[in-house]
Order: sequence, then C-alpha cells, then structure tokens
Amino acid sequence: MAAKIVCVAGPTACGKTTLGVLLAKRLGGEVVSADSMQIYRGMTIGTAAPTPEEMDGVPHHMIAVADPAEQWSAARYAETAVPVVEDILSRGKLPILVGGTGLWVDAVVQGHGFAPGHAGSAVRRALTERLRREGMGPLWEQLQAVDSAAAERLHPADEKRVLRALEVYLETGRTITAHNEETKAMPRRYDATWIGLQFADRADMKALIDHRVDRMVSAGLLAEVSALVQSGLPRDATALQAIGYKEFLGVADGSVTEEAAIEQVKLRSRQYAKRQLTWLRKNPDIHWIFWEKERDFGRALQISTEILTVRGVC
RNA sequence: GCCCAGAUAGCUCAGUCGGUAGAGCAGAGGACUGAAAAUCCUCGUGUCGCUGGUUCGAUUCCGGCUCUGGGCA
Repeated sequence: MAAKIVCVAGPTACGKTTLGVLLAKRLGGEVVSADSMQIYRGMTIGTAAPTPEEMDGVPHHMIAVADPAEQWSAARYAETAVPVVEDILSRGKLPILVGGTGLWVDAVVQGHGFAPGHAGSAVRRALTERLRREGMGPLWEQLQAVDSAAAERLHPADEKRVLRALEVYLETGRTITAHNEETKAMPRRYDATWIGLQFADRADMKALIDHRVDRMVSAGLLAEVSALVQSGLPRDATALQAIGYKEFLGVADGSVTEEAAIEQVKLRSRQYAKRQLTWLRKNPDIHWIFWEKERDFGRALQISTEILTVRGVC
C-alpha cells in the first residue's frame, strides 16, 4: 500500500507556497519543494522562494540545497527528494509536495525511473557534436530506424528530445519508447492527493504576475543576479535559464534597460504559466480550486481539508 | 497656412503592375520520462482611415476630407 502524500500544484504566482504552509500547519506536515530553480542557492528573490517568515515555522526541504553551478535534472531531484519524503513519513509527518515543475513532481509521485544518460555524458556530447556537424537529417533517420515510435511522436525540430531518444538507445541498447512504456505500467510510488490552484480569469493571473515581478525588482532582483555573476557563475549555467535571471543578465552588463527587462520577465512568466497549465490539465487526479479575483486562502484551506478528509489523508 | 510622407490583424510592418491581403511579435491550444522557469508543434477575415469618381471590378488609380509624423513659413 503506497503511502499517502499531498501535492499542491498550479501555475506560477497562484499561491502554492502559501497554501502549502497552511496545510502543513493544520495537518502536521512538512513541505518538500519541487521547483527546478528554487533548488539553487542565492536565487531567493527571482524564484519567489519562501522566506523564513513565509515558512512560518514549517520545515521546508529541497530549497537552496544546490550550488547554482551544478546542473540538476528531474532524475537527480527524484533521487534526492524521495529519501526526504521517506524520512518525513518515518517520523509520522505528512509530506506536502509543493512545486511548479510538473515533471519533477511526477518523478517523485509516479516513481518511474529515468533511463540512463545525463547532460555532459560522452554519448550526449558525441550526439551534440554530430548534430552540429551533420545537422538533424542523419540523426533523424537513425531515430526512425531504431525507434520508429519515438520518431512518430517527436518533431525533428525538437532537438533536445531527438538527441535524448538516441542517447537512451546508444547507452542501453533499448529504446526510450520501450523504457517509457515499462515505467508507465509500474505502480505509483505514492498515493497522492492533488490540490490545484488557478485563476478563473486569466487576466487576474496576469495582473498578479505583473505585480509580483515589480515586487521582485524592488526587492533587489538586479543585485541578486549581479551577485551570481560576480561569484563566477558561467552564463550558460542551468540556473541562469531561470526567468528573471536570464533577462536581468542584460541589465547587469548594461546592454538592456531595466524597463525592457521587466516587461520581458512579465511576458515570459505569463507564457511559462500557460505551459504549466497545459501540463497540469492532463492530470485527472487534480482537485482544482479556482480563484475568483482575489486569492482566498481561508476558503482554499477549507476546501483542501475537506478533500483530504474524504481521501483519508487526515 | 503650404509642402512631403504615412493611415492594412491587438502591436510593428510587408503587399496587391486593379481581381477583397500576409509576416514577425502578442494571444490561444497542444506535446513533454536524466537541461522541464528548458525544448518543441499547430492556429492569421481584417469596414486594407472616411467619402466621392474612373472601372465589369478599387484596399490598390484619381479627387476631397479626417487623423498622425516631418519640413517650410
């Protein structure tokens, strides 16, 4: 019997952090963050990572535990986060997975292992080099030959996934398609109750995102980005792919005006929220709570608690 | 007041040697199994400023008007 946990999901700025803390306090839980950027140290402001005040005494895990120069992946995250969840369970507490990175949450809950291979491996480097020299043509033909199902599913322009599919085949001698089918059939690692937050009206979401970006800027986003750069963090670090950071790199070196960067951050955040929603919408397990204009956390907490009661979590 | 240039999709613009128009961006939807705040796919009918004229037919040519830039007074 899989252990019961809670997942709080939703697009950026919808209030996951706040609801997570409220639920943890009411149910005696601990928060496990599933956020591909909050995991890096020194990126508090731009990722809207919870401050000690916001944590309100609730233990939080997997936030600011990695050096920004490292490259984390969903697989590496799951390897680290699952023992954390197990530890919380062993102490009789309720793990509450809070995060905007859908793949990372799923990696913990579903328990599907990732096929071998990682960024920087010899095979990956070789494939990247081949792509650079020969273009996608030959690689695409090879994928069609070894894993026609993947070629069917993928688009040749999605270089990242085409390379990955070939990489799995070269590393293991088996196709990523076979691997995926196998892991999909496996039982879930946890019995998760999903609470989803989102705005009924997208215009309200936009307004809140805009407001939050403005607050980040006045809270010192530029200084945070500058500090990362001055610490010697390479420009191509995964951590600097974070929205807010990559745009403010230009402000730090004077090539972009702050106003232009702010507009860009707002735009990219909005587009990111849309992608998050696309990912989450296909998850039939999510119990959605819709905000009407304002975020009413009292109501959300009550609804969540009712859902969790029905599901026997509390 | 006069001269010149504009006025076309939410925005920036292209184009139609006269046969009712198309890019980028924005927006919407979707994909996603070791970079996922990443990566990628699909979707474009709009009084072509208003109004007369020429024409089988005008967004396109001609006139007038309105507005916006710029120049001259």
